Amino acid sequence: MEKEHNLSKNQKIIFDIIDKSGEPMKAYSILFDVQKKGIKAPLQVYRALDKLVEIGKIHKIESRNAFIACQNSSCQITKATAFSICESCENVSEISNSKLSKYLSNFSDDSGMKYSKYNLEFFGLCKKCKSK
Amino acid sequence: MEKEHNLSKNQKIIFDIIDKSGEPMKAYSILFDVQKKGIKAPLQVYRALDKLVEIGKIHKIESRNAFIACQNSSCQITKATAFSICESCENVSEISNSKLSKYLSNFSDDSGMKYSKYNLEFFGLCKKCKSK
DNA sequence: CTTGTAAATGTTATATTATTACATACTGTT
DNA sequence: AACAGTATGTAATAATATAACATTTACAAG
Repeated sequence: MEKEHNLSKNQKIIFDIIDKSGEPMKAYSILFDVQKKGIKAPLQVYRALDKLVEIGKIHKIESRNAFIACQNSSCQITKATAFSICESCENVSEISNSKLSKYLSNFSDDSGMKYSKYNLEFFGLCKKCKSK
Repeated sequence: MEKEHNLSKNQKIIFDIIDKSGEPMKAYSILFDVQKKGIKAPLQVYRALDKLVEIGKIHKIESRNAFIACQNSSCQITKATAFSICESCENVSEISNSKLSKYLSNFSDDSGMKYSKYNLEFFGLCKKCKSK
């Protein structure tokens, strides 16, 4: 069984918007969209985003300062994220490739670091943009 | 032979500061440090940073909005970067592991994406912080 | 049911990170 | 000398994120 997270009001509103959009959203664009629902300040958005990231419902695309809903059904892998990003159309999708995640989760070297988390971003051209 | 990049005045000043520090530096902290050398405005810093990233002399640590000098002697791998980040002391170092870079450079999946670049950040605890 | 505590909210102000727009100067070629 | 490309200088502003403080809600323990 996976843990059920009961989202609070703001968290629900903000998750729904990101989830419906299906693409990475920036904090202030979210803010703009939720103002009609009474969320007026950046901090309200950032607090919800922080929590949603923490529980794995969304991920931050670091190179874009944007947030996308987790596309791995059960979102157990907050600690192991990989994305592919098209540098032309900016389409982003989450990579779920068990070999890749196994490889990276088991990665270790002689540095003495104890790794507990990783984030990987691949860049390139998507199918559509390649053929243009 | 690798290509020699002749850095301009500002690029040299800013690269030297980052290189000497040996750790990730933030843009505005660089700005503060170089003001005695006549670089007064954020844009002057960002322009040099952009160029230095482009030619691979420095890398951006995306999750930290900070810049670190390339630690791979010849800096041929602007397009394949991996870092280890200690979440306790914030020490960052560049990972140069040929198996890892081979594995990731050759990665492909059935999405139709043509990958040309990646950036990987590992998080955890370094040797020192582990034993505290 | 009330008391305590953690989590969530609301609000204002401010800090931090990054870019736009425009004018000028330098560098190396033809 | 003329040109093209790169770099610089300066001011203003945009975009992203957090600090500080007051209040409220959720919910478990007594």
